[in-house]
Amino acid sequence: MYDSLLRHVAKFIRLNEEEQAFFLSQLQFRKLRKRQYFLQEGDVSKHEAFILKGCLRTYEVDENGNEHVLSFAIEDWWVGDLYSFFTGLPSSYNIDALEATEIVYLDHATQEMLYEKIPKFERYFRLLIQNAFIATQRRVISSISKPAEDRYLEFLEKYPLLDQRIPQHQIASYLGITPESLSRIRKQLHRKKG
Amino acid sequence: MYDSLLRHVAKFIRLNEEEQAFFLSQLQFRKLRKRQYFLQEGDVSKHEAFILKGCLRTYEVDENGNEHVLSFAIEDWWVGDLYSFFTGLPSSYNIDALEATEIVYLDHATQEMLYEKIPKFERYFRLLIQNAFIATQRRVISSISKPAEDRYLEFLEKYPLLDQRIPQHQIASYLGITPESLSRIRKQLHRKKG
DNA sequence: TGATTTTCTTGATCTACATCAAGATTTTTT
DNA sequence: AAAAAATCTTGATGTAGATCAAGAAAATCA
Repeated sequence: MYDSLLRHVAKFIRLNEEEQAFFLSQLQFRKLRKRQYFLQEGDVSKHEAFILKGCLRTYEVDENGNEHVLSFAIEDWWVGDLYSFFTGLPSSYNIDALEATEIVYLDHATQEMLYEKIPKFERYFRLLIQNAFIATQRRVISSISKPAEDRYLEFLEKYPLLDQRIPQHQIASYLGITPESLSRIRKQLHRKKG
Repeated sequence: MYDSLLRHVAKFIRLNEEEQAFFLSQLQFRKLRKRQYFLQEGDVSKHEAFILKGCLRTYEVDENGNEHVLSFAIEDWWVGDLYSFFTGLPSSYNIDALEATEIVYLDHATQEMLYEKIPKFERYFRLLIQNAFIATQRRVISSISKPAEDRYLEFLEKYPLLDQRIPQHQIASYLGITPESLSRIRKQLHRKKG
């Protein structure tokens, strides 16, 4: 059960059978249909989720009602609003499903208990956050130093195949440009390649 | 000795006298003069440093030779290139001193040994990285959704007083705009306030 | 203290991407 | 299978911020 999650964990820490079983026993399972919220702005983020199948997006709505996509999460990624999850304060993000999605998730108390009982999990989550932090820093550098076309190419590398899976205007939002601009950038790229 | 560091650690974890002493015994001290490198592109990042006094910047140089500032670090912040530090691969960043600076630092083996000997440190560093990650995500959202003036105001909040301490063109680089644009933005803001 | 380097400002012009508009295509719903 | 909704494309025009240029002010150095 949840093989993909166990394989993911095994990339970072080594668990014995018993620890694996215990970990799995703490997880809850859930299906989300397309467009369903996992977290809604103003609510406190109670869970961190691992995606078994599907795709979620984290986005913020600005004062003009425009959505800005912070990130996508697909199979084998964790999602959630860490800030709200740890502080218990309301989230400013929305997280919803771009496809029918299946997740397993943990609440905060369970995560703390895991750290207590199996300290290796503190390492597991530290490494995950560390990798996410490093990637996010790279994205900052790109956004302050590179034109939209380069950032789109980086998106294609970071999320292979996702380009085919989700609407282009979601990708435009992630890149910080308009759907019209992304459409023109793609036309350009096709012309170059053939 | 190094009171500011002990106070910083105490915000996240509780250490007894012995643990404190042991931790301090593992640190190395160093002064950097203005413009001196802490890390140079192509080298492997061997240390993570805590700033006792002064200011460092992390930046990348693009193919046209332009510098792009990823972050500033002042008193009570940790700096380093986590990616290079953990993978042992050469860094693509430069880190240098914008002022005469005093730091204490740890190498990778020492940090791992600390985690081993005093597991609370795994938590300490997880929480630091987590906070840095959350802040960096906010910066991504700003950079894809807000104009330069708003981003400058956010910089002023995030780094109070730093505006007075370092050259404006460094701040412009951090914001992803030219020094000329920042100069005009500041003129605008002065006009508004009086 | 004077000389040199670095930093900051202002003006003129340019450009990547935004905005507005409208039709075409694809997907979803009934 | 038709209707409705969502998505994508293309054109015309606007604008935030870039680039180029050059002088002023401030900091650093000899």
